[in-house]
Amino acid sequence: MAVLNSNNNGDAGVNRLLATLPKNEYKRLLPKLTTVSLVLGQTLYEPGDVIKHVYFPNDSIISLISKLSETSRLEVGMVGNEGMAGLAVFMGVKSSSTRALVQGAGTAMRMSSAAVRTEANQLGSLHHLLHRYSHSLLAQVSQSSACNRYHMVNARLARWLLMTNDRLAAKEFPLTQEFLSTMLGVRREGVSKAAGALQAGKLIRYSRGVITILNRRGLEEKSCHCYAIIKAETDEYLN
Amino acid sequence: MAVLNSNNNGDAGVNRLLATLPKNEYKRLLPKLTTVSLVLGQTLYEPGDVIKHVYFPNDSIISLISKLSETSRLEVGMVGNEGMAGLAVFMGVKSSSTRALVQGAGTAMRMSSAAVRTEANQLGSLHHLLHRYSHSLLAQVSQSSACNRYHMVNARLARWLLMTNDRLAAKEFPLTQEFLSTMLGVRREGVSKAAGALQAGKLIRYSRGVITILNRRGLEEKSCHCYAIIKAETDEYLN
DNA sequence: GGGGGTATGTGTGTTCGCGCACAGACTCGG
DNA sequence: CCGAGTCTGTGCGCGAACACACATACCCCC
Repeated sequence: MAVLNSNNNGDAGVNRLLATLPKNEYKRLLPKLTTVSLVLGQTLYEPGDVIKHVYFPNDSIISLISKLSETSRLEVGMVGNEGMAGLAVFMGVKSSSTRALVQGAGTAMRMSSAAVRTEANQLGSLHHLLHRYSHSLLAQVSQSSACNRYHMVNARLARWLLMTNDRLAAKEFPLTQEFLSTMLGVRREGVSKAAGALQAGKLIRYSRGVITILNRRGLEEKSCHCYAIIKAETDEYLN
Repeated sequence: MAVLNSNNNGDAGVNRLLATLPKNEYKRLLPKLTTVSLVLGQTLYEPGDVIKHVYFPNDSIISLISKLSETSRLEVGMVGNEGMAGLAVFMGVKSSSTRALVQGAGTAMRMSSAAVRTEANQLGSLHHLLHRYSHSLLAQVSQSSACNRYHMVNARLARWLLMTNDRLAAKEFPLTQEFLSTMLGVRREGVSKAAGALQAGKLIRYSRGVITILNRRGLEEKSCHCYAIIKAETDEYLN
């Protein structure tokens, strides 16, 4: 499969959506963008909150999480340097229906919602790209929805690690099993078992909240095909 | 709960998205709209197909279906008179990532993709409404994603029947268990069991591909809270 | 009005993941 | 260096849904 190459996400550490903008438009936006550091576990907004800023991750990752109850949460989407968190604002809605949680520490470009609304009222490249990104995100959410329904925990864990690795551009990142259990929508014990299987195969190393990817290729084999599908959709929209 | 009223979806049989447009804009669109009949089981487009038309259902329902394999399919979204099928076109993408299947026969307003692209390049009410609808659909897909992961088949079946009832404005509709199994992402036998439970409670009647809702209130009680959440999001965006 | 196709009910054994409980194992600070 | 807190591995019983296999019931059409 074509996507089974090594981790290539273009200029690692630069938001690819912004980087795709034509120079003049990027320059127009620049004064409205601020670089911010996102720390692991930080909540950017909760469902119902008025969204004050949108975020274009550079090397950080933001998880979109749906909550059914205190114990039933599930990551429905992952936003990295290919996209933007806070799409609701672009779509003319004040608040999101999901929680935005920093799942990978790093930097992001931040823009005020007011600025987004101003920009969204101009039919420029940003508008066009955000439109296409919306479609890409919808496709991602749809695919993971079916994936979460049908595929085994092991395969989903592999997929998730690969997706994180793509966006974080690091082979090692902090990540407790408790946290992973929310992402995958399974119990912590289930993660322990699945992670143990991957570790036994020398694909990852796991040590008290720090996970290291040892063998990407191997992970791709254990992962379901959904990884390739989502990656293709994500990479394609920027063209 | 406020949503636990009887089935009210405004003017039943008229697409609410179009109906919300200001008169002058609606008039501008009218020449580009054709009324078409959609028959049960008809596929409007497959993943990868170039989308030729978008559809604004009146009293029909279009299911968005994600396919992982021949046997693993799942409805990820439902489009009725509150929305439009073929959002990808609006978002500047030629093809959808899901299959659009007619799940409830009826009529819809059809518009060519070219016309949508022309309209989408004008920042009018249609543009605004489609933006907001996109958000609503994303919310729906996100919510059902978590719902499908966590909630029991019985509750999900009840939710699905209510959502269908809302859009079809009929208490009786053709629907095989085989079909339902794709919608809910479970086996046919699982549907049989769940439907049996609802039938035993006099909430529905089931007879060889025809299902009748006997007690909406009762269904709402059996359904998970996701129904109310999705309905609220759907109804709200049109304001 | 009988037969074939379709739709539905049911049964058995299996598997995945859950809930709970608890035992290590590592970290970090005093 | 020790203890408290956190993180991870594991075992057991259970329940929901699975896969497969049939039995039945109904419709429609020739």
